[in-house]
Amino acid sequence: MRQLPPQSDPSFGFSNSPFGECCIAFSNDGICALTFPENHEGAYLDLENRFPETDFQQNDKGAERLANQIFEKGENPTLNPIGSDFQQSIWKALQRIPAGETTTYALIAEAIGRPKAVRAVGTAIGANPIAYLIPCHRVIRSDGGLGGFRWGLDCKKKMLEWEKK
DNA sequence: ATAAAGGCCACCC
DNA sequence: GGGTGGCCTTTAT
Repeated sequence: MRQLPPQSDPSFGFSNSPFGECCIAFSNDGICALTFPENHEGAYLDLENRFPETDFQQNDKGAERLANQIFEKGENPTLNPIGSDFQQSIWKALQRIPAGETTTYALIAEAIGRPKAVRAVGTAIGANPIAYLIPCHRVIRSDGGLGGFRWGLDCKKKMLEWEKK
């Protein structure tokens, strides 16, 4: 099930964060992407790739305001992640992991009632469009390994450190 | 319609 | 430590 792309006033912008520069894409429907790209070029490509039909207007002020809300005040703005049903169910499960805790890919698979879909869970988590707010960094391997991270394992490590009481 | 590629896991050596 | 086979979804032929 493919949902509508962001329509009402789609915007994006760059801002600082505790984990390096981030790119936030948002519309009146909520945040549809939060990434930690290596450079601006990569961020554009990523957006274009995810939302080929959407024409985002640059708005760094808006992005900064959101980043401040998220990383300084610890608020949780409205999210609007686009993805299949399977992905949605997993991203929802991720949001139930409390800050400072971790779980495993296998446990998530179990939580959504698809204990055998572990591999697919990994792929779906990798497709998470909204880093940090959908806390894919809190998922590690069953054998204790860190697992992967779309924007580099260092970033994953930093986030986990940051959340440690 | 089919193939190939994944942020995995359990099991073996 | 490393390799293998099975599992399931998504994306690209």
